[in-house]
Amino acid sequence: MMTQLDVFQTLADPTRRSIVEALQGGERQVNDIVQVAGVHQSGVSRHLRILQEAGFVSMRPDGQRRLYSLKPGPFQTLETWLAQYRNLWEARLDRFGDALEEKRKARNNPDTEQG
Amino acid sequence: MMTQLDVFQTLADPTRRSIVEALQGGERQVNDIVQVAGVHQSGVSRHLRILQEAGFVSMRPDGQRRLYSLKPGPFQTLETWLAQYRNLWEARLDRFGDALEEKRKARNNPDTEQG
DNA sequence: CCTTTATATACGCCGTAATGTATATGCATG
DNA sequence: CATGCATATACATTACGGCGTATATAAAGG
Repeated sequence: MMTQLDVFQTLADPTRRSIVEALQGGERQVNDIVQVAGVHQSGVSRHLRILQEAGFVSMRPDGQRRLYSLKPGPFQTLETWLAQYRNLWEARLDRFGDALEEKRKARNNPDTEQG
Repeated sequence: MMTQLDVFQTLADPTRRSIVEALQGGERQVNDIVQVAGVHQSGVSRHLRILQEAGFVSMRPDGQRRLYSLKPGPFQTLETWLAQYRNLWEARLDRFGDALEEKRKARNNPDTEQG
C-alpha cells in the first residue's frame, strides 16, 4: 500500500509535478489532466489519489466528473522547511559581509580577534 | 547509474534530508554524518555523492578527511518553484517575501532606507 | 614500511513504486 | 433497463533506488 507520502516524496515523481502544474489554472477533471500528463488514465487517477492523500489536492464531484484542485497546505509546509535554509544561506552571506568588515577593521587595528 | 537527480528526487529520501539537516551547522566530515544519519558509512558516502551531483553540497579535502557543506543553489531553485504557488495562500506571505527582497537589496546598497 | 583511519565504490539483494491492461463502479441518457 | 462516458482499482510486470558487505584508495602515524 502507499499510505501517506510526505511532501518531498510526493513531488519527486515528474508526472505528479506535471499534474500539480496543470492544476495551477484551477479545477480540472481527470480527463483534462490525462491530456497533459503523458500517462494512461489509470495512472492519472492513481497519482491524484496520492496527491490527495498528501494534501496537495481536494476533489469535488460534479455529476459523473471529479473536479480536482490544489490545496495550500503542503506548499506552506515546503515554505516552512525552506525558510530554515533561507536563514542559513542569508546568515552565511551576512557572516561573509561581517568577515569582510572584520578584515577591514583588522587591517587598521591588528589586535582584533578573528573567529 | 544515477546521473543528476533533480531537486525533488534528491530530497525525497529521508536519509538525505537528515544529512542536509546535519549540515545546517556548517562543514562536517563524513564520519560525523554517519553518527546521525542512521545508515552505514558506505550509504552516507553514496548519499553525499548524490547530493553533490544535485548541487546541494560541495566538498573540501582536509588531509584524509572530506569536509562537506551546503550550497544554496538548489534551495533557490526550490524557492523559485514554490513562488509559482504562493498565490494559493495569504498575501501575508507575499509581503514576507517582499521584505526579504528589501533586505537583499539593502545589503547590496547600504544607503537604502529601511522600515 | 606496516597499520590504522577516513572515505569511496563495486556488487548483489530486496523493497517499493510506476505503468498498462483489464475490469468494476457509478452517473447520465435514450 | 440498456448503453455510453468518466473515473477508480486490482493485478502483474518491470525498473529503480537504497542498503550492507566487502574491498579499494589514500592519508597519518608509529
